[in-house]
Amino acid sequence: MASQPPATARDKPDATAPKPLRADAQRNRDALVEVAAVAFAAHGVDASLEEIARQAGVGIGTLYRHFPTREHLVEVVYRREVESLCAAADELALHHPPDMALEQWMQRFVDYIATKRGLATSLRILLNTNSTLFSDMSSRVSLALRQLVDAAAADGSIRNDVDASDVLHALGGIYSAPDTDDWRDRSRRLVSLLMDGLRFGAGKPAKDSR
Amino acid sequence: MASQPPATARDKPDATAPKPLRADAQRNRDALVEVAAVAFAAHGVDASLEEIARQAGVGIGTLYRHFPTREHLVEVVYRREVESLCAAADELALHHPPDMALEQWMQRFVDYIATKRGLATSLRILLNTNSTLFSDMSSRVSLALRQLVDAAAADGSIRNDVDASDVLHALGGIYSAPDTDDWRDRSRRLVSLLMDGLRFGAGKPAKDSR
DNA sequence: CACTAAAACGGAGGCGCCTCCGTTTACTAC
DNA sequence: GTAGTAAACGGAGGCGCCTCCGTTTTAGTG
Repeated sequence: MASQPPATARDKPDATAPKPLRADAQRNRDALVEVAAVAFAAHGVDASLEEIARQAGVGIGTLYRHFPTREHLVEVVYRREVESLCAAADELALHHPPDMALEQWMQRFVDYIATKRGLATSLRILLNTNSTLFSDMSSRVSLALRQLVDAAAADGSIRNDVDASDVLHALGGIYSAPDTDDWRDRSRRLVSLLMDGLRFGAGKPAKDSR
Repeated sequence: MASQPPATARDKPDATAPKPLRADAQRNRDALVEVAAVAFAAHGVDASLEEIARQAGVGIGTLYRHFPTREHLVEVVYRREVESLCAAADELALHHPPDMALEQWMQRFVDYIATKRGLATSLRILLNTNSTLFSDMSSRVSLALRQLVDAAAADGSIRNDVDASDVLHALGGIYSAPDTDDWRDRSRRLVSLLMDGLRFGAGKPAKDSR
């Protein structure tokens, strides 16, 4: 995780990015990712790249210079979204009691998966092809989840005999559930149920008295 | 819907094929598959469909009517090739002693895989997506192999304490071996070795005296 | 500032995909 | 044979992909 370049700490200190990148280039790149995120959500991973370039106000050539293949672009967008999902964990932890933070985050997780639902097969292919991507993302997610679970357990608002990985496993069922139209509702109920189970027998009863 | 065809029961009673297909249509379809097989072997599954249509002497529209997507065409070609590979088993069994038939068939299997090597990832995706295709094909192949193995075992030219599925499993290693440039030679040696193992301790010694 | 090299831009062009629909062809019934 | 009709044909057209290269912009340097 060391930041090698003098880097004013504004860049990701990732294994990638030995490139300061010129100002206009950075601007265009950001615009492309932004637009692509919307486009992929709306039209699936097959959204027209030319249309994305157009909406981002750049030429198609620029898009291809930044992202040599469609998959490159998809991957960057995907990483960014997972990142923001995980960042939301910190955010929620700051503004809510631990158990509520956990519950809301899981609901958000459901929403997130919901948008990715249609892309399931495409994403699966991408994740198969690029296995580091998969392990990166899943470890990132489980880290975020673990912090929420541990905090809630420490706080006594959920029981402390469950591991974060168990919770993740429970959520895993959501992803593989069949794609019925009441999928979202059922998933939300599943999360509520899970939280009830987690609160049951906790040191500290839920906010409700007694 | 339409008048049920009087069907002289000549067709496969499969879920597919309720279609007699007009003469010219059949001709064009065959031509397309023929040309496609060559094209896919030469340029991979991304071969130009327009080029295939052109070489088959039909319009691009005709190609798309017969095969709505590229995958349809690939699948048909793939099925046909596996079929012919398996048919070769019967052929070999008729003209060679059982152990030689088995050995030659396995060598042929290696050759076949070799041509599919470059397509590995594309094919893997296709087989993942279409799981019936996979099970159809692998059961077809293992049936052909089983007949050869059983015949050779019955004949006494190979030992009779091995199961066809063991042999298939051994061949499986070929498919997953890394793609070095001496791949083919190593695979052929592997088959020879395997045959030696199979002949060892057989009831009837190899043609060589003793 | 003025100048310059390097970096980035962007869109035209060539190709492939796929749809749509007017034309042609093979079968059937007289 | 002839006529009728559903099936099949085939290619033009519209769109997206991606490359290539002349033009523009940026970030240094004196």
